[in-house]
Amino acid sequence: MASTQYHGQIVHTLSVIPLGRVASYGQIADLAGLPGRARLVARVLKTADKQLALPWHRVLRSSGQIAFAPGSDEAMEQRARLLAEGVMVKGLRVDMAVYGWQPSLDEILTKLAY
DNA sequence: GCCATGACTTATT
DNA sequence: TAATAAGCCATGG
Repeated sequence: MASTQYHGQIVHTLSVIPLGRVASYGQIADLAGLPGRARLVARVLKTADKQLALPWHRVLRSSGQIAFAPGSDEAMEQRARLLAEGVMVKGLRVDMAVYGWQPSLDEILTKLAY
């Protein structure tokens, strides 16, 4: 079975990211109650079942840059998906100060509470 | 159980 | 802003 118990918490947190907003791996880990597990978030996204329809394209590095190699198919698709949601992407990076997701108190209490 | 790997982060230069 | 280094932690060989 799922050897990681954190898998579910991370998946849940990812599903709460609003359309048109982005978050960093570390931020997701924090919100999921797993500070310092940014790499675990990356692992979950990579291994997660596609049927979960996770908004993986809304997850970026702390710098706002896309985590995939420049020119890779994945990087280009992520860029396209973000643009489709109204997120301006400069090269491979997004302005976190503008598009970074800042969960409201209401969202934290109703969706992220554990 | 040790070692290398990775869709990462922070600090430093 | 970019390049380096060191820290971090679950996985797999």
